[in-house]
Amino acid sequence: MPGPRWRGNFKERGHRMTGPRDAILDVVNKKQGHLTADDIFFEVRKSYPGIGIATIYRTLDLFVRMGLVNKFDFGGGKSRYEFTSKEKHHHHLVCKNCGRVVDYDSFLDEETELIKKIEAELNRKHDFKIDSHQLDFYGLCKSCQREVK
Amino acid sequence: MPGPRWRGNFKERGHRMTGPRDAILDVVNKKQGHLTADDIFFEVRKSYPGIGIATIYRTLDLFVRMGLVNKFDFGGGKSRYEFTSKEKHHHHLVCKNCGRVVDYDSFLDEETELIKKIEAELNRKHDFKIDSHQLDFYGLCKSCQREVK
DNA sequence: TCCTTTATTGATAGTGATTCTCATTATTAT
DNA sequence: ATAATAATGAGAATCACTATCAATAAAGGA
Ligand SMILES: [Mn+2]
Ligand SMILES: [Mn+2]
Ligand SMILES: [Zn+2]
Ligand SMILES: [Zn+2]
Repeated sequence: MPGPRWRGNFKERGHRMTGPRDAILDVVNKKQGHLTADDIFFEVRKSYPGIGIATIYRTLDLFVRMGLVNKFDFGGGKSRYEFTSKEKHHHHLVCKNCGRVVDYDSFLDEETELIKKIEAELNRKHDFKIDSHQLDFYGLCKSCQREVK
Repeated sequence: MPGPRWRGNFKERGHRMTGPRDAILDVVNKKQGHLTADDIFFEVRKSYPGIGIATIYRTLDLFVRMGLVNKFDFGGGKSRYEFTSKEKHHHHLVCKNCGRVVDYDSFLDEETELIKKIEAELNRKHDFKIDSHQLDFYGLCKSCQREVK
């Protein structure tokens, strides 16, 4: 029997399923979160010691193109990767001091409705073909609120 | 009579108004858009030839802290700076292919209302003190829609 | 205006994340 | 198994941005 559907359709898309790709996919699947390339590098080395950092970047880029992983940039100079779960669409809350990232999914129905309207309007007015959006909130997390006066 | 209010209150905040700062402020004010540090560097050199790139970065950082300029990261590896106009709050539409950035301000009332609700909820639920948000749409601009099939 | 204090600047070296190059290796189809 | 070639790892190269530091120039007072 074939692997789970979420493992992607490599063959069908002309890609080979290799050891490094399998190991990286495992890591982003198990370690939920908003991982940096380095986080993933160090974790993958446990199960695939010889892997190189270039392979991490190349593979993450491939996964993003395949829709298996989402890439984010919350500032701070490092890209962050998150497994594209089958779960709820969500957005992010970023602490400007410590970089902590929290998922949230409040008011999704209202948001979805508004987003849909905006997308239609932007499509019409600016002739843009929109395929994604990102709504982030920035501020200070609980512990950073005291530290930073 | 003192300079326009938008030039900021340097003295009051303990900063000196200098030639480089004046030249940079002029550029970000006149050349509206979403400029990179390099865009600004090359433009400022016309009126202030001896300026160094480090001063561009330092000054933009100061302007951001003073609220005169907003700093964005739309991906692509370069920060983008936009003069904080007194005009409407707006968000961005980014072409994933050519990097073009378009301002939009549709459905602002509805958006503001929703954002306010979300902020209150996030504040309550996650104990975050939110001070800004960013809503970006990503897609393909008109001309890039054909190029990239 | 001249002087003193010290914030600011420019040149340049340094940093850190990401990408590129290329010889070697591993997959896939036959 | 073999051939064709996609993928990998090591390390060099990029590139945006930051840190360092001696020289310069605002600001305020005499
Ligand atoms: Mn998330
Ligand atoms: Mn804008
Ligand atoms: Zn924090
Ligand atoms: Zn475009």
